[in-house]
Amino acid sequence: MATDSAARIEDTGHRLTATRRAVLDAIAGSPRPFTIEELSERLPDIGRATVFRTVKLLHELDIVCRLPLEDGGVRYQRASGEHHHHLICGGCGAVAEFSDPALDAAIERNAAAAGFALDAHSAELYGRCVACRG
Amino acid sequence: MATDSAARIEDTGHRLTATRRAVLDAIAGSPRPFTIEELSERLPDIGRATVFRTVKLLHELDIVCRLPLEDGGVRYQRASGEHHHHLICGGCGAVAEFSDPALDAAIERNAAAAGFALDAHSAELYGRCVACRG
DNA sequence: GGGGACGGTGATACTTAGTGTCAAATCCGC
DNA sequence: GCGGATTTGACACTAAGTATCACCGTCCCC
Repeated sequence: MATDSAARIEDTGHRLTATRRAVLDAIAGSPRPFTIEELSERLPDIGRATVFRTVKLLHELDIVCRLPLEDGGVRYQRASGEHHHHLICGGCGAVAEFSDPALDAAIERNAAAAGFALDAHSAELYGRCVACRG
Repeated sequence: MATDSAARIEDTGHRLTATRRAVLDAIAGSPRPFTIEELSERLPDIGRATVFRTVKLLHELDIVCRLPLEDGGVRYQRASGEHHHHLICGGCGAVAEFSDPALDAAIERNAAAAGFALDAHSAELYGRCVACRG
């Protein structure tokens, strides 16, 4: 997976530097969605701006995905690569991914009905995961 | 509509002050989704913090809705009151609302399949409106 | 192997969106 | 009009992210 990501970086004409490798490793070692601040703390030798830039690059390459939280905050997570949506647990912060052609079809149908040329969409579901329901 | 909003504020136990009325009027006079900064400029006699607080209150009361933009920015808009989703034009910034029981059903089905107790969800569609397609 | 060119990095300052604090002003019921 | 609760404004602060700019490293060409 880190290997795939590394290849992805090089294939898209970017350099695979030691810094970027370190960021990839730190992300690979993150069991939970992380904030830039957390990632930056785990990489004390790498400048904060570089962490931001690198995550931005990884996001553009679909190597990580951005999770907008219900409270307006943002976390990041390794992306599966496939198009998907998120179920975000407000209790423990766990994130489950799912993809559903019916959901995407409904989205496309509504865009078409409004005459919109659809570029992108996002769908986030907020709730409590099995473990956090009481 | 501004009357409804005013009633809503009082009915929920908040005071309908001159300041809040001014904010409601400014929002009612906004043809397009606005940022807090824009709103604040139109209300030079009202403190910035108060504009933030008031919009936050209006958001909690579903009088305005929050529009997360594709670039990570945020705008606000008067809410129709009904549950709905947004089609956001990246060209002119126009926002169309729609609601679709099939879309909501697909969302609920996926949450149930993952064992999630759903609290809320968001779905934003980004593209080009009829006028901006070329 | 030497030297550019260019992409990447770090430090730092800045921006944008939003929150916390606290005293003063305002509002509403009485 | 009075008093207590709410609201407001000013201001300082935080958090997330961007801009700038000098420096570094690596690749490529000679």
